[in-house]
Formats: sequence, C-alpha cells, structure tokens
Amino acid sequence: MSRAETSRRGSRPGRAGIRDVAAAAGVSITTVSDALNGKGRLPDATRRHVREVADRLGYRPSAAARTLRTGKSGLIGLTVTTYGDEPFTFTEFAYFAEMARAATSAALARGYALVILPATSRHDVWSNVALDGTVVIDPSDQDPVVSELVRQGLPVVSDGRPAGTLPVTAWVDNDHEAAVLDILDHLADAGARRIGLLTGTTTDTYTHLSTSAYLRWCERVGQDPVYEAYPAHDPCAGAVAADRLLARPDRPDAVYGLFDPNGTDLLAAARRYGLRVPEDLLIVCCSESTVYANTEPPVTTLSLKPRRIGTAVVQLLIDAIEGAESDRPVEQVIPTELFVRTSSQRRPPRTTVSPPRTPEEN
Amino acid sequence: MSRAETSRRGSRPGRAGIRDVAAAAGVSITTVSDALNGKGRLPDATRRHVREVADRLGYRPSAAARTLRTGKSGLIGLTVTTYGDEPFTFTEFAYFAEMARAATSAALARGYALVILPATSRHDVWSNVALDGTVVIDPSDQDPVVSELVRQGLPVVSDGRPAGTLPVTAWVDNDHEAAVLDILDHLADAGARRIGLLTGTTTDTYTHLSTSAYLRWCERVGQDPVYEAYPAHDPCAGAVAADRLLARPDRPDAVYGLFDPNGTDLLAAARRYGLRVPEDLLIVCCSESTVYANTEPPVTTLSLKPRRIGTAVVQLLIDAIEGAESDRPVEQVIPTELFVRTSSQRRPPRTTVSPPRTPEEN
DNA sequence: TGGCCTTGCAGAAACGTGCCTGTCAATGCG
DNA sequence: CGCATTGACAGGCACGTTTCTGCAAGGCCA
Repeated sequence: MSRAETSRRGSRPGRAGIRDVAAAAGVSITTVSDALNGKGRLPDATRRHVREVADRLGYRPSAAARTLRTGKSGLIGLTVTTYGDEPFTFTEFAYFAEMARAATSAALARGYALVILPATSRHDVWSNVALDGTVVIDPSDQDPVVSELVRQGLPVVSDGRPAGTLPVTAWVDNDHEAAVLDILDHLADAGARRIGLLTGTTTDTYTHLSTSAYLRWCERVGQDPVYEAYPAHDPCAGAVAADRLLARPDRPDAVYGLFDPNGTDLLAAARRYGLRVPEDLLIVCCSESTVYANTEPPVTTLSLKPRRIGTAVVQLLIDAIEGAESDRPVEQVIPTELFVRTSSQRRPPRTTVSPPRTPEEN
Repeated sequence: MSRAETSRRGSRPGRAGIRDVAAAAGVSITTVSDALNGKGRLPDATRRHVREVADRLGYRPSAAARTLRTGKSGLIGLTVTTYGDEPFTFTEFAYFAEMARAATSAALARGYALVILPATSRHDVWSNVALDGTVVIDPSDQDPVVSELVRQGLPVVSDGRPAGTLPVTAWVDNDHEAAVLDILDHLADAGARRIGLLTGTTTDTYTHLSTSAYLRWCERVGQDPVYEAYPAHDPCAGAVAADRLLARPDRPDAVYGLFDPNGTDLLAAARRYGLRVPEDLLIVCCSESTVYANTEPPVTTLSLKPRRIGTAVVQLLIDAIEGAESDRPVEQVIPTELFVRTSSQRRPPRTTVSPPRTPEEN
C-alpha cells in the first residue's frame, strides 16, 4: 500500500516491473506472474483484473530476467560464412535473401526471432547473446564456431550437408549431384554434344559435389570435361571465366553455370563471340533470380528452393529446442526445380516477336 | 574447498558458472569477474591465473545474467516492413541484402549483433527479446511498433525519412527527389523528348517522393506525365506495367523505373514492340543488381548506396545507445550514384561486337 | 607506535522473473 | 464436530552476473 508504483531503487524510471503491477493490483508477485502466463489456479476475475492493470501500466516483462530464469531466450542464430570481412558473398544474395526470409517467417510463427551471426564473429559477440539454437548455412570443414556450439549442448541445424564429421543435430540439403545430372541429361537431350561447366575455386560442399558429379557424368558418357573455375565471391571474375570458357579451342556447345550471375555472364560472352543462344550455345545456370525470365533469350535456371530449405531448417531446429520428439527426419533432402526456358531448347517454343500481354511465369 | 566444481543445485550440467571458476581458482567471485572484465585492481599474476582456469573449465558467462545486471544486451533490432506474411518484398532483395550485410558488419565491429524483426511480428516476440535499440527500414506512417519502442525509451534510427511526426532518434536517407531530377535531366540531355515513369502503388516515402519529383519536373519542362503504377511487391506486375507503358498511344521515348526488376521488364517489353535500346527507347532503373552490367544492352542504373546507408544507420544507433554525444549529424543524406551504361546514351560508346577480355566495371 | 593511504581481495546486495512451498479460509464427509 | 481436501493467494528462493562496500595487511610518515 505504502509502496509507490515506481520501483523502489534506481530502476529505470520509464518501465514498470512486475512488483509495480502487483502493488497496483493489490495482489502478490506470484499472482501477477501466474495471471499473465496463464498458469496457477486463479479465478477469471483476478486474472482479468491483473491483466488490465498490467496493460494500464504498460508493463512489459523483462526478456533478460525471463531468459535467466527459464533458460530459454527465444533467439535462434543464423550463421553465415564470411568472405573477407563481409557476411555472405555477393553471388549468394538471392539465395540467402530468400532463405533468410523464409526462415524469419517460420521462426516468427513459432515465437522465435533470428539473430544474424557471421561465423567469423568476434568471440565476445557470440558469447554475449543467449541462443536457444543455431542454423548454420553451409558449414565449412573445421568451423570452430559450430563445434563449440555443439559442445555447449546447443542444437545446431545446418543448411547443407555438414562436411566431414561435424556433429550437427540435423541438416537439410538438396541432392546437388542428382540436380547436376538432370541438367546435363536435359542439355544432352536438347542436342548438346560437348557440355561445359562454370564452377568455383572454393571448397564448399555445393561446389565440390556439383563439380564431381559433372566429372563423373563426363566419364560415363565419354566426354572430355570442359570447365573453368573461378573465385565465386568476386563479382567480376564470373564474366572473365565465362569469356575464357567460350574462347577455348574445345569450345562447348552448352554450358551449365553453378552461380547466380553466370547466366548474364554467359549471355554477354556469347554475344561477344557471335554465338546465338540457343542455336549455337545452350545455357543453364543455378539461380533464384527472376531476371532470367525476361533476358534475351530467357535463361533456363535451376532453383534450389531456398524458401523450403529455410522453413525446414527452422522447423527442425525448433523441434530440437523444444525437445519434441520430432516426427520429421533429421536429414531432409529438398528437391530442386528446373525452370526450362528458351536458352536450353534447340527449338524455341515461341518466337521472340510475338507480343504476349500477360507475363509467362509466376 | 568442499564445494565441487559442478554447481550446487540443478544447474545445467554442461556449463560452468562463475562460482565454479572462483572455487577452482581459489579466489572470490568478485575477483573472477574483475579479472575477466579487466576491471578492479588486481596483480597481473592473479588475472592470468583466473583467465587460465576459466579457459580450462570452458567458462562462458551467461548473456542473460549479464544483460539483466547491466541493462545492455548487445542486440540491435533490424525492423523490416512486411507485405502479407513475409518480411521485405521481393523487389527490395538486392537493396535489403546489401544494406543488411553492411549493417551486420558495422554492428559486429562494435560488438553488437542484429536481430531480424518484422514490423508486424506477434507482440510476444517483440517483448521476448531485450533490444538496446532498433533500426527501422522505411517506417510507415503510423507504425505502432516504432512508436511503442520510442515510448519505451529505446533509441530508434530509421533508414528513410520518417513519415509524419514519427519521433525517431535519427535517420539516414538519400535525396530521392534530387536523384530523380538528375536522371530526368540526364535522359533529356541524351535526347529524350517524352520521359515515362514506372512507379508503385504503395504509399511508402520512396515511391511518394520519387513520383512527386517526376510530376514536378514534368510541369517545369512542360511535358505531360506518362506513367504506370503497379503493386511493387508483386513480382509479375512489373512486366505487365512495363508492357502497358510502351503500349500507350503517347508512348515515351525514355523510361525511368523505380524498382529493381524494371530494367529487364522494360528490355523485354521493348523487344516485344520492336523498339531498339537505346536508339528508340532510353532506359534507366533504380537497382543494386550487377546483372545490368551484362544485359543486352547494359542498362544505366541508379544506386542508392545501401552499404553506406546500412553502415551509417548502425553507427548512429550505437552512438545513441552508448550515450556518446555523437559528432555525427542525426539526419544524414547519402548521395546516390548513377552508373551510366549503354541504355541511356544515344551514341553508344562501344559497339556490341567488340570482344573485351576484362570486365568493364567493379 | 599510531594514523592514513594503497593494494588485493571477499561479502553481499541487487537486476526482474518463475516457481516451489506455505498459509488461511471454505467446503465435503463420516 | 474433527479432519482431509481444495481453492486462492503470499513469501521467498534461485537463476548468474556486476558492482558497491568493506576489510585486512603492509608501507609511509610524523
């Protein structure tokens, strides 16, 4: 009664604590906590009264105190690999943006928020945030951060099959090898005699699996491999590599590019050498970008379905956090999708001068 | 002495607390805290000893407890507007990705981490995370989240001039009106007689300012406005709007598109109507994407410099959080940059058949 | 030798919750 | 009427830090 609504000591003047609510409502702290959290056995009248008083005071429970008490923060880490000082590379923009968007939505729907944490962060930042678990995108072979998180007992779910013996809780990935084989078959069906590859010099799993699948395919069908590798994180290098590939004496008549900008890179290089697409050169690239629906000609793309991956990864992680014996498998393979457009069809289904009024794709 | 290294009660078995470190090192809790945080007056020998013991036990301080005690969490919110259920729209991908990347780097360098929080989040998520401050991207007129954050006394810095009388701590923005006027002058200099605009139906500040600047320019030079507005968050609608714009009886001979995909949309529409770019139609669009360096022809783009914006926003916010009487202005205008390419030059400086070996742009 | 300052550390009070335990009245039952 | 049971709340401890206050030991000076 004699206690004022403001907290007794030098507490933040703007914010009311649970004590203030209890005092204002004329009940105890326990009753306030139970009423707001829907626990305990209280008559509805008391519950409503407490909630009303809390609203009137603008009471917001302290997230830090709740986290300290319950051990759950409601925060999920989104760990991205870094190149140089910057998180995630330029070529992964569209993929990462879509994946992060889906992951954010999925987390939000279950009451969690996402924290962006580059894998090479300063250690003090990592230990300064209380995480319930982490999503790791494409963990590298010996990522020290991931193994430490696992050692702390935190659930870790990775986007991309973990390299080596990294002990993640679960993972989600595409079947990159099957996707590459599909594309190569698709190009061969369209009449390609010699298929080239635009690949990367990095050691990540995606690049590695895709390249080795290409090499095995070449061996199977008896074609000499024709490929150029370049550092994918350099936005300029792709154009140069595409140019080199088409300048070779054993110039391919079809190319698959592993990275997002390879489509425009290859189109530009083809123009420089006077090659018509698709008549002289078939093109497919892996991309989530919609620009390839409107290029000249439209380019066939492989989508890795980042939205499905982002959603699945978060669901698995939250299942693990909440200890629900998940009925979902801990290793999920998300199917890819090939958007076949003019650039990979010898007989283009429509001429370029037809004036359609509606867009061709959603 | 008699106390084991594991915490006395039912604490998490895997993690050691500060008590365990103190017991193992034979010192008090205070000494451990001071030694690890570089405070107090301790001889170097004690400091080193404590740090060694802490390392050996794998001690990680509890972020929740530290936050509760100090009132600082080291977390910064990154609030994005949502369209439908999903955070940030498709057309903002490249801008948002670059901006978020720069913001993440800048925050990290100062010991902070970013939390992605859509503006329309469930309330319980917002109150479940202890934020030191928030970055708001393009706050809408009456965003309830922002005003509540301000009312709680949290620093709020917005990317984009706040609409109405939103009381943000600081903001960073481009001079969108000047940028539009620059582009229109640039197109007029290149010989455009009737300049059209591809704009949006949304009410955000960027669209509003850009459109009104266009209308004023038209009035000044005595040209009838020629524009099409479409819902920018719909990835298909842009292509349709571009088609409509070029199908009009008063077809423009130059177009500026406010959104990222408008360049390819306009190129595709021009092809459908047999218009040559830049001979029959000049094209400029606002985009952060590098694909426009390699389209046919390359398209002139306006960059809003999202990296500089992301960095500036975070610096201002952390300055406000740490109470440093910042010498930076609280209202910063970041200059835009126009990458002039073939699509907006009547006399293209290079022919399309020249075979350059090096990429033209970084 | 006593008073005072400095050094090196320990005790303990918060920070704001959640929850376990305890108290008191009302009720049911034989 | 005695006793167990249940509803409705209050008290208080614990979560793991940070930090304020304090205390003993030793050196310095008068």
